[in-house]
Amino acid sequence: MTEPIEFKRIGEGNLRAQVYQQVRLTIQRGELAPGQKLVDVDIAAQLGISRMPVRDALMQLVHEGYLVGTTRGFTLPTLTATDISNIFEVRRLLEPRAAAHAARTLDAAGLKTLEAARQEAEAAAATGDADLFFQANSAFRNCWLGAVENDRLSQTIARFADHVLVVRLKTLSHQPTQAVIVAGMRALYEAFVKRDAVAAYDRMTHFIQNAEERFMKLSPPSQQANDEAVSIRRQGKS
Amino acid sequence: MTEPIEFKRIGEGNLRAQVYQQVRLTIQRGELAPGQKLVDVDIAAQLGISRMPVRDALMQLVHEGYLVGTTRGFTLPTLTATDISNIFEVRRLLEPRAAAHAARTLDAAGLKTLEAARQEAEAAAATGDADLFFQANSAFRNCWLGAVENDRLSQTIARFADHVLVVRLKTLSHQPTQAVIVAGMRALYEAFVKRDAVAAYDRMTHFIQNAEERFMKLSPPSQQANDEAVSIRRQGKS
DNA sequence: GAAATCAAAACAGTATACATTATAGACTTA
DNA sequence: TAAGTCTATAATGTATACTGTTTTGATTTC
Repeated sequence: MTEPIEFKRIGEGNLRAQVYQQVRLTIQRGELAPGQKLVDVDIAAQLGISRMPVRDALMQLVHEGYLVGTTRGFTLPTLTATDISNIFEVRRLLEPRAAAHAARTLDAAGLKTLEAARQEAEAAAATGDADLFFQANSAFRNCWLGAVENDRLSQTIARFADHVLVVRLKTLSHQPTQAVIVAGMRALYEAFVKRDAVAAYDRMTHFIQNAEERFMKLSPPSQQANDEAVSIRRQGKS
Repeated sequence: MTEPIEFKRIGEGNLRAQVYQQVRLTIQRGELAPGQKLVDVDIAAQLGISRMPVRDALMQLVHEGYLVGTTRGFTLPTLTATDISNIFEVRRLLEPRAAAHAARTLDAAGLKTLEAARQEAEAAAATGDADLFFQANSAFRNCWLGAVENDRLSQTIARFADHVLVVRLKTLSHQPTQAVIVAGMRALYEAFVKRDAVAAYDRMTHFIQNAEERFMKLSPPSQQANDEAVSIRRQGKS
């Protein structure tokens, strides 16, 4: 039931940072099955390094909410409906403001990147390429988020968005949802081009509300029963 | 220039958690001098344990922004004026909403605790007891924050508030500032008692704006020049 | 006396070995 | 057959040792 993920050392810096990057990317790309467990010693063996850097990286991901540590390996957290709505609440509070910032600070190069990502998403939605759509979506968000000059704001947003994104991966391949997202990206992009901070604020608000509604509509209401049992152990208040 | 901090093992759970708690409390209480460095091996020796749990705890604190890791031990981060204003921006976005939540969910016991903390702060301000004032302040905040049902929201707030609190420690002993804070606590408390979410929202907004203004007014504008040099190395985007 | 180079110490990073714990699965018993 | 207990094992937690790098300080030379 586990196994076939291949890790390789990427990026720069010390081993911990390399492993961290690699594992986080794997999670973000949805390549980690829900029940799958990550074991430090296995990954270490695969990379030809010792446990400690791997363990450090995994524990960092736990602290950031990307993983939960159990006594039996690290796995993806199983978010309850409440968790999801909590995360969306924080996003509703932060992202409109951040978008307004981006509307002021995005430069020509950034706008070009955004437009490219937007078109790519549109094309992916037309051809039904879920992976490409997902990638374009991430590129779009990373671009405008990178223009936000308040690092703590943008990093907090990125983290929370990642947390729900992992769960939303399947809903993103839903065709009507893709259409809604593409429309939202277009509206946002227009606000950015016009450097209209107010419009960016409003449209981001709308965008997130849409995302949450779509998610709640598509997500199986069955989950909630056994949610508590499965989930969080070592994730405690720390 | 370093040394005299005494650590002892507290709390429960594994060694890492115990060390984490202890060090974080030390930081939160302002018992760590700005230039002081924390070295894993020293703390480990003092506690009679090995480096690794201590190292884990310190790195967790780095990830959470409480410390920065340099090549020469862990120290407090030196926040620039921009950092401070970035943190306050996030707090302005989150805390009013959280206060509104608390106005709905605080129970009688919570209100009692709040009132006690408020009176304690008032007494401390009157007698000029800075430590007691600081404690009462923390108790007040922890209480209403604990009533917020969105854990991710309250934890994010707590973390950012802690970050600036470390820097604000000195401004909190400023008499006029204490008066402003006491007034703000009273206003907030009244909104909580009336279970008036809107009033809580507005008053928290006002409270934070006041706090930021007070800080900017009292903080030395000299710092900004050499800020970049001193600060963040290993704190990178990770 | 000042500047530059070199050496030693201090500390983080990494590796390996040992201890502890919780879970899964088997085995026993009712 | 089902329920409970016990044991073996898998995985984390902790300890110790070693490596590499950076900083500081001392010594030498100009």
